[in-house]
Amino acid sequence: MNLSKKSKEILIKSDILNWYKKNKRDLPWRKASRKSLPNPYHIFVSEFMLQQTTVGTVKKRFNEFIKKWPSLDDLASKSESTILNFWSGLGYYSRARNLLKASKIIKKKHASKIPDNYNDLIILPGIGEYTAKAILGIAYNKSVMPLDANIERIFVRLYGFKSPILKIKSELKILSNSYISKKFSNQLIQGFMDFGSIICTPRNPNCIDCIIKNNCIAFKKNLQKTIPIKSKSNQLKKKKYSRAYIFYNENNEILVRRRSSKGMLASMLEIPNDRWVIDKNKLVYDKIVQNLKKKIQYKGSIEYSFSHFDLETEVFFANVKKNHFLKYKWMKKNNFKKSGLPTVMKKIIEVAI
DNA sequence: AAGACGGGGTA
DNA sequence: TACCCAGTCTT
Repeated sequence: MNLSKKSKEILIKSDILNWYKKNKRDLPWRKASRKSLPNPYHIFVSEFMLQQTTVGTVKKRFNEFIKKWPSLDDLASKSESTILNFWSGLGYYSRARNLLKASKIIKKKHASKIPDNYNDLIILPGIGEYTAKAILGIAYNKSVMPLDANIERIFVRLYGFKSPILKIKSELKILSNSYISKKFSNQLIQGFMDFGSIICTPRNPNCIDCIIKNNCIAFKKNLQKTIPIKSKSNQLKKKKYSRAYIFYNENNEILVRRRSSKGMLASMLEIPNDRWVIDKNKLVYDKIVQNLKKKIQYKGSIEYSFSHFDLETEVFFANVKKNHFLKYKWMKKNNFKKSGLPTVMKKIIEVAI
């Protein structure tokens, strides 16, 4: 039977809403605070954390975050290094810096209330179209449809689009607008997200339990495993090289310093290391090594994988006197695991000690 | 339009 | 190991 376009949309919306009532995930930022809607500050924080990061990873870190900074004012009064230190292990550190900047703007310009309109949200640092709509829809039940990876995947399968998602963003956006709920936006958005996460999964979707498969072109053509189409990623991952130096003082402390505010791991603490280079033969000793070249002792090397290149680092170690490095910060050896160092730096320390 | 930007989870 | 994730910003 051929359903008209309109009734297909209506059926799917109502199916997802019903499915959501029985199957919604219990997530910490969803706790209702006002009339079945969540705390907007919680949604604001969770949406920053969830950018390119899985729900499972965010769950624990979100609770820690809210415990430390329960309100927007608590957050807005903190320093960038405090937030970056917390963000260790989550990656994409510009999110942390933007989250703090945005909170300061909201405190100043919006009396500490998370904005409930698109124009005020979209100008905030770190908030793009997706996050603005997610906050509007989830925290304020506004009629919008944000397009995240889950919802995009559901739509390309429902409509059997045989192009990489990147190529058809504008079509998906138009399509998603016909799936906006007037009254139950909050539930429909999160319903799609949960459905994508539990049933319409990236690999091996659970079509057996899918309650909208009769309206799914990918399912009918048995293309659910090939849609979404992957864009060709035949280019080799770049490789870069570095050397890192563990300077260890008489108080069992390790020397650390802050990175520049631009580029990889911006403004994060680091173990001293040489500038990362493509050509291993072009490595240049960092200034801090200077006259210690004879003292440093090779401890091993690590291979660390970032999203767009791999980094091979040889790790060296030297015992030093604390008062020879007056300008630098030190970290107790036993504290490094809980510290705000990026993960790659923690791996470097593990090789040396 | 394409690349930069982390790190943990999963099959 | 390769791929994926409640994306955004810069070039």
